[in-house]
Amino acid sequence: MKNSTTFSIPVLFDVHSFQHDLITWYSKIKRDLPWRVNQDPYRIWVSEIMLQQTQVDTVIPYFNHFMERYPTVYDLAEADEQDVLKSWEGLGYYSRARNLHTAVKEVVENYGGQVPSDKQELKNLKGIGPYTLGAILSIAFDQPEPAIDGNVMRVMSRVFHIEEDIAKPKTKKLFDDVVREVISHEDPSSFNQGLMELGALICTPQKPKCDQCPVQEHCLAYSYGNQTDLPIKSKKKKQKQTDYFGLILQNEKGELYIQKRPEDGLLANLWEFPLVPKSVPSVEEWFETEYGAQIMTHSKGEKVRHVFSHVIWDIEIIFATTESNVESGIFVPLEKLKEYPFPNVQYKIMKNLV
DNA sequence: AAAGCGGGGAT
DNA sequence: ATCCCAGCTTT
Repeated sequence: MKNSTTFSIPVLFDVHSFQHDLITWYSKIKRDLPWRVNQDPYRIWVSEIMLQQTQVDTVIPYFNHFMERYPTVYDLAEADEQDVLKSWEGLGYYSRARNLHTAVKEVVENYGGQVPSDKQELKNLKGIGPYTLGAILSIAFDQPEPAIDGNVMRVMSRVFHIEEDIAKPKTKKLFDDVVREVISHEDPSSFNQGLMELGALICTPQKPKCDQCPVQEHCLAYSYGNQTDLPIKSKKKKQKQTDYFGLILQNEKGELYIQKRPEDGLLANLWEFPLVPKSVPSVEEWFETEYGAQIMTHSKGEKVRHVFSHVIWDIEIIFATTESNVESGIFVPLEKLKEYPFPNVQYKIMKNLV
């Protein structure tokens, strides 16, 4: 096994001073966040999953509610997936919740309910990738492992003037090498969290507050004056757009038809009002072909736009009634809708209900 | 290596 | 509008 490194820190870089300046700053200004009250690995774990691609202020209420409902791994392991998804409702990236649930059940079954502190065991748990692995090992178990996220890549690209494209998977290895060379072995938790806090509060994507930066004297990009040109990141392509009818279908009792989405793919295992591609010639005929039931459409509602990171849905509400049962889903009264987990796009559709 | 996977906040 | 956010899994 070859042990090649892709990066060496500059000879004149004072590692110890950098660590000290960063950690001292972090210990002084760190925010009082609910997952920072102790080192419970389960709490750290849940917080790190929720924080993936999600901002701190968004996560806080979800985290508090989640820990109240599932205080320990045993509580979460025993829960129904639909209840876990309900707790995640509106947070997005729902596979995070399903993978966390799977992994916690595994911890209860295979590790006696103790979150493993072993790198390999932890890495094998569903939903724990390179970042979350490092975050849990360093924050919960004080191990000097890198936790490379978007903040850390931005900060490090500026401090060391790295011009590699951070959108490329290959570049992750470079930043892993960088952090391994400079991470504090005395306090890896504060070091990693300090880097992220720095990226969130000072070393921001636009208009970084370099005049307030605790590591300004260590920053190569600042000395060159081109910190706002870093990091280099290639653009992603824009979303594909699709037109749908959002079908609000009632039976003779006035109950509403909803169905559970497939267990794979977008919004997996969440519930929905049927979405009918607008390309079909007739909604009634399409529904009879797909669902084997006759419906009667009678009016249209407002138009809804929902933007995902990779697709855009434009949905025009259409109201319909049926005298048949529809086997692929269920009819529920209005007041029971809230018992099911729906994605936000479906809440936009529900605004058309009286 | 690239694509799929949500939703919200900042500018 | 565009970018970004305490990324991971699948292909």
